[in-house]
Amino acid sequence: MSKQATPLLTLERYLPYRLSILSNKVSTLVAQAYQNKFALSITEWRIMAVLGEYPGASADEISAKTQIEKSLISRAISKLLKRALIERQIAKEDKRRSQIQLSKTGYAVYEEIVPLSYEYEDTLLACLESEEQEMLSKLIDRLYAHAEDLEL
Amino acid sequence: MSKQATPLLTLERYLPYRLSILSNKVSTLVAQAYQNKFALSITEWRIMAVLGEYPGASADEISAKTQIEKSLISRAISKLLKRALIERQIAKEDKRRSQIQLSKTGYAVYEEIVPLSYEYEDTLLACLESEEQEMLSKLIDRLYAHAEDLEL
DNA sequence: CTAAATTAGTTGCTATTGCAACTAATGTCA
DNA sequence: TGACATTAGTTGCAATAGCAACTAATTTAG
Repeated sequence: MSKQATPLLTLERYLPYRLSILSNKVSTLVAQAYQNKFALSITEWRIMAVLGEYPGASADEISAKTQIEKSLISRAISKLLKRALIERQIAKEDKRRSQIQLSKTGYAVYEEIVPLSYEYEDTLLACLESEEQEMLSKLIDRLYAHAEDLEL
Repeated sequence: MSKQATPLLTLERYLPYRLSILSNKVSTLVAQAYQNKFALSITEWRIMAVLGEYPGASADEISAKTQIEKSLISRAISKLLKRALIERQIAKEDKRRSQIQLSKTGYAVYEEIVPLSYEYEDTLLACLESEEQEMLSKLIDRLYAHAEDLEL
């Protein structure tokens, strides 16, 4: 007569769960900061961040870089255009593709946010030694690469 | 004349961003698995997971344990009741509070999912050595504890 | 060269989220 | 005791997400 062990799952120790609540917490914190100070959503800010690095990027390129659905990108771009934080023209070589850059105002905002973002990152990571930060960074990269070609 | 460095933010190297896309990837993977095999959302499964550990928990307690908004909990509970995976009665000492347990069917499903969940976790973490897994776990805990009492 | 397939971007629709208002029950304190 | 505050849970509503259909432009193959 074998004793059947009761299967049990402790959510607090389950990694996918903990990863999700940590990420959620961090996102909410950062989102509130951007929202309060610049009236920008995370999506909007990420678009601007990509454009700071890659001026002239297309909506599709932005979608690829940010990993945000192209419909969300499209709507966020509309908002940013209305607020004149970005500018857009159609590419001459391919009239489907758009070329987007930060406007002058947009770039000014960008320049203001970038150092603040680094500050937030530092504040978040302040609880870890610098070797631990690097370790975390590497573990995240490896996990992500692994998760990408996975099916459950 | 000091040269002004151009501020730049590389999204791919920004921790809050990477954390969020990793978590998103993992959640999506796991969610699809539960959805395909048991027609359960992550929220629904988490509720059942809490009830497996704490039979008789109230909606509020479930909300606290899962960190899921109480309105979402309320709606998910309705669905689980309709599918008869859980049972609910009102507490005698406090008629506002409900006491919820897995039904017999619910418990059977629970027993089926728990080992599968551990399997998923193992699969996800297969790319890390066991010391690395522990390291990751500790780093996540510390980061979360730190983020909890933070304002940006 | 032209029909079919692909690609960029927009829009429509539905489901999910999350805040806030609300109801009912309980607790507090003068 | 009785007004006021608090708590558990539900529901309404507005914002967001994400899939899929659609238009227009371009590419590919026969």
